[in-house]
Amino acid sequence: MGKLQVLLADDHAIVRDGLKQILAETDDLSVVGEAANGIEVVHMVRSRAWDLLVLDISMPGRSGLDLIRLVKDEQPGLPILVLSMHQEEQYAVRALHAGAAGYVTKESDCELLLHAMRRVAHGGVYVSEKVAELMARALRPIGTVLPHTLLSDREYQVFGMLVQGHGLTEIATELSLSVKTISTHKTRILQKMEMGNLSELVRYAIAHHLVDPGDLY
Amino acid sequence: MGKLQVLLADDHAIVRDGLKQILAETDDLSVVGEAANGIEVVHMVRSRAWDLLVLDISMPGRSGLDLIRLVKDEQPGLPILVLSMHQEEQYAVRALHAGAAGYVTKESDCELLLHAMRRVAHGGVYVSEKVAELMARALRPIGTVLPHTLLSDREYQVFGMLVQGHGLTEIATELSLSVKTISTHKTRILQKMEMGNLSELVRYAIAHHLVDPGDLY
DNA sequence: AGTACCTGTAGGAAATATCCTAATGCTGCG
DNA sequence: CGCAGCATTAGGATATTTCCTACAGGTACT
Repeated sequence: MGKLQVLLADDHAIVRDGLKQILAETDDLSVVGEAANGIEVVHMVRSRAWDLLVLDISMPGRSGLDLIRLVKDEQPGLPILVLSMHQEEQYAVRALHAGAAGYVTKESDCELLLHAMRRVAHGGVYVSEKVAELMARALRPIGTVLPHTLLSDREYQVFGMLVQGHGLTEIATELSLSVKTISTHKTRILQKMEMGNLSELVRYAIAHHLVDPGDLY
Repeated sequence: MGKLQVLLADDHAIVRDGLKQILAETDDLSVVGEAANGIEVVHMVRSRAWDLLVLDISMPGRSGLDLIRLVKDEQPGLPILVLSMHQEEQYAVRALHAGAAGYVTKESDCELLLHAMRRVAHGGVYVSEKVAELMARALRPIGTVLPHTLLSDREYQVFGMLVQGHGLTEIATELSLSVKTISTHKTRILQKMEMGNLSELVRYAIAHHLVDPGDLY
């Protein structure tokens, strides 16, 4: 009777099936609905009341983080536990910021998962120690200021050239500056944008239409 | 006890647990061993005889494709079913080429998975229609060859790591190779893809959904 | 059975980029 | 005014990456 009504959202049917089996063994949790993509999640969330949403943020379609925000927007009271295959805890912090109440990777064993589910379903929060540490460090409102607006003029200029594919030496020549200078700018850019490498910078630039994706076909 | 002895290799404990539950419900399949990484797979394969190896090729460490070859090298008779989370069917073709007897994505439902497992375990081959179609197309290149399909396995692997933002030294360490080797691969990748820098590579990868654009907000 | 090409692997030398540090000038604020 | 803080600029020492070259094993075509 008092079973918690769980909505399971994961694009991997096998993972869903497996989880259903696992939850079927418990006496307090029951999978009442499933969703294989973001659109279904939204539908299901609207269709009835749930005690818990277990969400795989690597689902196709819209960004998983957007989805969290969307769901939270509609049902602020619905607890969300993120189940991710990314070991990169980078996502954890972002997910929690976006409104999730817990974050578990698929590397975890199912004991841990069940523990996290119960906790989150009862209004609690679940984060692993590793993630907690990361949060403490990265506590910053993301949705408010877009990082690239923090760049100074020079930095923004260099940023643009970098994501376009120019090397430091090239940029230095172009701007009649020392390579060291450009390197310093690059370091500051990465720092301000909280990124670690050029690849992320390029992806960011594309996501924000700051660079022509090019006709690479 | 004619149950088929299955070795389950997947780095996600939750996925393994789920699959075990599912197989426990059948009367002809039983999970007798598990492996969470490539090294364990090799150990387990050597330790005893198996009827089937279910392998997640996105496992960390050695390339999944290499692992297939390695296992096939030791136990040519052991059927391998690849269970992948990559929707990119790029891997399917490569996996089958490397010696796998079947390829199932985690998007499949468990009926399909069981069917594939039985088939492969009994010496058969399983490919989904989608994969079959891709194979047909891959075998018969029609004028429009996407440049990244020209990459060798190793090159493709390095390509993936590069666009994900890993540096050469990092990749070299990860793969236990010389940095020079990785550098050579990178040079060849850029050459084959007719590109001049990492930025273009990243843009290409995003355009072709070969990399997670990431939730960079 | 030969040869030509591709793949995977590196070494040494050279180019490029980073790390740490710091000087200069500018701007805003008490 | 004076100082704190950011922007812009580099130097020296280091680290990383590239360039050019090479060699061995495989495949494929002749």
